[in-house]
Amino acid sequence: MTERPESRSRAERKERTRQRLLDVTLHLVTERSLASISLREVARDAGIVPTAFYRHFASMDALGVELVDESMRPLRQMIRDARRGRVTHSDIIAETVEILAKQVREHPDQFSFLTRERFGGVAAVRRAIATELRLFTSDLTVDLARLTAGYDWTTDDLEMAADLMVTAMLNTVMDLLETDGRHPEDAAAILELSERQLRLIALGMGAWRSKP
Amino acid sequence: MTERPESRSRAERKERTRQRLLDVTLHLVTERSLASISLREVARDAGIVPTAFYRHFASMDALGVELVDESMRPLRQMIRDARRGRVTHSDIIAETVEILAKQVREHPDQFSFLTRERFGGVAAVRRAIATELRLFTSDLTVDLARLTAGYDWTTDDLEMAADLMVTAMLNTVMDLLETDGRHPEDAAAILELSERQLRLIALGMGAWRSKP
DNA sequence: AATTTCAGTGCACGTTTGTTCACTGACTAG
DNA sequence: CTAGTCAGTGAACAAACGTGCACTGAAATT
Repeated sequence: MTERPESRSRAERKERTRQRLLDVTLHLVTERSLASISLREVARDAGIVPTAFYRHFASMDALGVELVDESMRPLRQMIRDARRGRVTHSDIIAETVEILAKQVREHPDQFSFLTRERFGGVAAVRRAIATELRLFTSDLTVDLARLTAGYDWTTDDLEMAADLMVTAMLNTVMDLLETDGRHPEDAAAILELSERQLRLIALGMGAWRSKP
Repeated sequence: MTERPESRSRAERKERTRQRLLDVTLHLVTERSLASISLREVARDAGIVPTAFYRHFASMDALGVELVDESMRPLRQMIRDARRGRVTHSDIIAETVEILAKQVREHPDQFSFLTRERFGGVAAVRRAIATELRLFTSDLTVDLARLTAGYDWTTDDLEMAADLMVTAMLNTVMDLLETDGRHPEDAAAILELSERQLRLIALGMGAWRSKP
């Protein structure tokens, strides 16, 4: 067992290249859709020969599916952050939007990939994102159930509300990404809009009564 | 002026080919994103040689921008239908969702194009859709203003609510399109979900008070 | 020390791509 | 009747594409 800080084991070097392929693709997807990115282009940017690509993925589509997991991590982290933050309670919404903004600022490529490919060209990727997003919505549903304890909401109605919130927030994400970070005042306006929309939904929930 | 029922004038024949190019592209976009559709493919399906494409559009991107107008027509028609329909008033929401479902059923390709390319790869197309959608939202804002007369909502707040509704409805459209029309019972469930979400927003609006 | 494994190389192939250019011939205008 | 317009043609091109195959050489296994 050689514990050398430089150049490591073979398995590790492979993993490194694999990660480079994912990173490079994620970066390219920022400006063009996955379907229009070629295998050769990705290989070139990752510094390997085109045929070596196949040592890691069977096709670009397969890489895309892997990329979904990769990109969902910040979203999952987000919900964990939102829970961990001791409940300021009176302003969960402001806090949530803040966390969202932070995550988008820190992981623009991941969010760009998710929002762009959600309805994008590659069916397999689209389906993978839909599945992950469903899991995310169902996590949010659990949180909403905690907040509405005592108001006897049905799970179905909670899911409906959670879905609407996720939709609204993903829309916010796309709007944020389109400002390029070049106009920080625009970003502030978008976040303010998002906050009001979530607040509107919350108000609606206060007035809602689930059918028994 | 020869008024022949067959084969018409030159200008008309050109217009016909142009329309065929648009139609063919719209159909191809149903299964793959615009960025991955080639000029040659479109020309082939339209029954002309690749070079003749340039008699109508400077590039595929330019065609895409034109396609936005084409595809917004059903959406505009929708809002007109919603207005024309004498106000059943008590159930505007149910009526709206019904009209939406009808338009999606009748013009799946147009809606597919809009939702897919909204965040898709071609920047020019993305911007064109954003502009048209902003106009659509602003039309809806006017309608909301009429419905909330007396509740002194600010225009800004009305726009916020309209934006949320449009977002929710576009999400519904995408969900509808993903069922392929193969599972009509799924479509019904999606529409029911959409209706509940809009109702939730409406409830929120009832409880909302704009800051002066 | 000898052998196996396998990430990455290099070449080759057949396709498909966008775009150029000179052309043709049916329609239009004078 | 004549001349001009211009939508569509067809050949040609350089470039990029996905993928197959035999290979190399350092690391891992024996």
